[in-house]
Amino acid sequence: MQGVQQSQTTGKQGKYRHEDIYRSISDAIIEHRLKPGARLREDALADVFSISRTGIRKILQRLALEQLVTITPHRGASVTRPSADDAKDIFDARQLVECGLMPDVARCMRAAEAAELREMASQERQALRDGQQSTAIRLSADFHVRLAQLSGNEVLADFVERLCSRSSLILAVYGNPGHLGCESHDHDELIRFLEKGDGERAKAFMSRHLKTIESSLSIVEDDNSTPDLRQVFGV
Amino acid sequence: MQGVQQSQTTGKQGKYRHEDIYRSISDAIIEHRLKPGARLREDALADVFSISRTGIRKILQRLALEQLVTITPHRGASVTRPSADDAKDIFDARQLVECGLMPDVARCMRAAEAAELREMASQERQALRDGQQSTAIRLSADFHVRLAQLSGNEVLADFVERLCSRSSLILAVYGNPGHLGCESHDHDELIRFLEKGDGERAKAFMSRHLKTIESSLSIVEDDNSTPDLRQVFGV
DNA sequence: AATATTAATATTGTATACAAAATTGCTGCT
DNA sequence: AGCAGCAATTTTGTATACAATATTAATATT
Repeated sequence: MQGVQQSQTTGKQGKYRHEDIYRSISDAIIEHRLKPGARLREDALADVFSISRTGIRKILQRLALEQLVTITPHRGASVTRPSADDAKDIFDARQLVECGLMPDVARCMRAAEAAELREMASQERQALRDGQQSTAIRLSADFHVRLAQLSGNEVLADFVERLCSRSSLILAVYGNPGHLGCESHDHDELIRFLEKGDGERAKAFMSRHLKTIESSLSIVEDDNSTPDLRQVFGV
Repeated sequence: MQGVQQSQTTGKQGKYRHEDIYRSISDAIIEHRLKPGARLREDALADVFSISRTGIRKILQRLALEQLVTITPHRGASVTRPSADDAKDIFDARQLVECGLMPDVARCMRAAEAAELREMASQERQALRDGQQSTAIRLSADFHVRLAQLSGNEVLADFVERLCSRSSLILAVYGNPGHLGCESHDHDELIRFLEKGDGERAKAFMSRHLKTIESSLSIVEDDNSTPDLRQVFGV
């Protein structure tokens, strides 16, 4: 809702509109304001953002390529519901990449960057205190992404961004209420290791951190759209 | 050309057409039949594939998101010319991911998979012997992708696929003629390590393998479109 | 003769209109 | 009353038409 207002009131005509709308939808999904399974009708979206369906389709295509939404032919778009396998693969990927990046980050880390990260961690804690769960979830993802960016490798940073977005979906489906992904406490401790340039310890810490998040999930291979019924009733 | 014929003659109407066309263009880029910098006019492509511009645009969007083509506003699409920084980041990413995957691959490897990989390596050698450079380039990329798939992690396998596609572009820009990316000889030796289940040795070998490819490039930050002139003449 | 301004052309960006497909609700038949 | 077939509605898929913008060429002026 906020995003909508923003892009309508600011008189951005043309070039940046699409990017704004993309962010609005993307944020809504990452912040769990749009939950997995939610349908995203083209007409409705076009209406809300006062844009034609052509533009919305382009944006949905992009979101689909990033696996945040799923497009079923003749059925339309909906927020992706990650499978248990997806969850495992994504967290394994994060283990490999985010941990592997820690030594580089520790090497590139300067005082300014450490301060920036601390500020982010602080905002995250604040959001949690204020009960703004949605915001906290996104800030937590932002922290991990910013960390990856500090490695200096844009390609891997982009990949981590995608993984974090999808992790947010996983949390929405398999997460336990009240128990968010990251303990912001953890983030502060991680910054200390990085600041000291201790890449190896940061790596180990990140590994535990991710394992903690993953093991906090209750991954029960529950609902698939249709083949469900056959299994549920013993037919 | 072949791809075009294929999708025109087979009476695939509707759903699979787009995927076919996507592959045709994608292959043409990866195989260097479309070189970096080549313009991809929407009208021309729509004409060639006898489809409307709408469909072509969708495909170009996708290719742009995968960084195989670059879309400049009001200027259109062209095959991406990776920068030297891109090249570095991509090969660093491959080091991290592909090497990190080797232990998993070694663990999952069965006789059937080893045979399949050997067959691919053999085809690659054959293509090289026959002077079919384009085919060899793609087969080499295919080998690396298949390897990643054997790890069982789809997410990372997809990422490796993207990295390999972009690596092909890098080879087109910075590669020395006659000196292709992978020595197919290398691939066979790698399979042996994997077959023995020696993940660590495979990892080390892959690392050397990728380093060899990267160091075979002549990365000279040559041509940027416009700011060139100022630097060339000592103004 | 050189440059600046303007017009023409080519190409992309956007919206709308039409066609195809699938789901949903209704009606009639058993 | 229940099921099957059919029609109507909803929603996506595709193409075409129009508008905006950038590039190129030509002309006029200094």
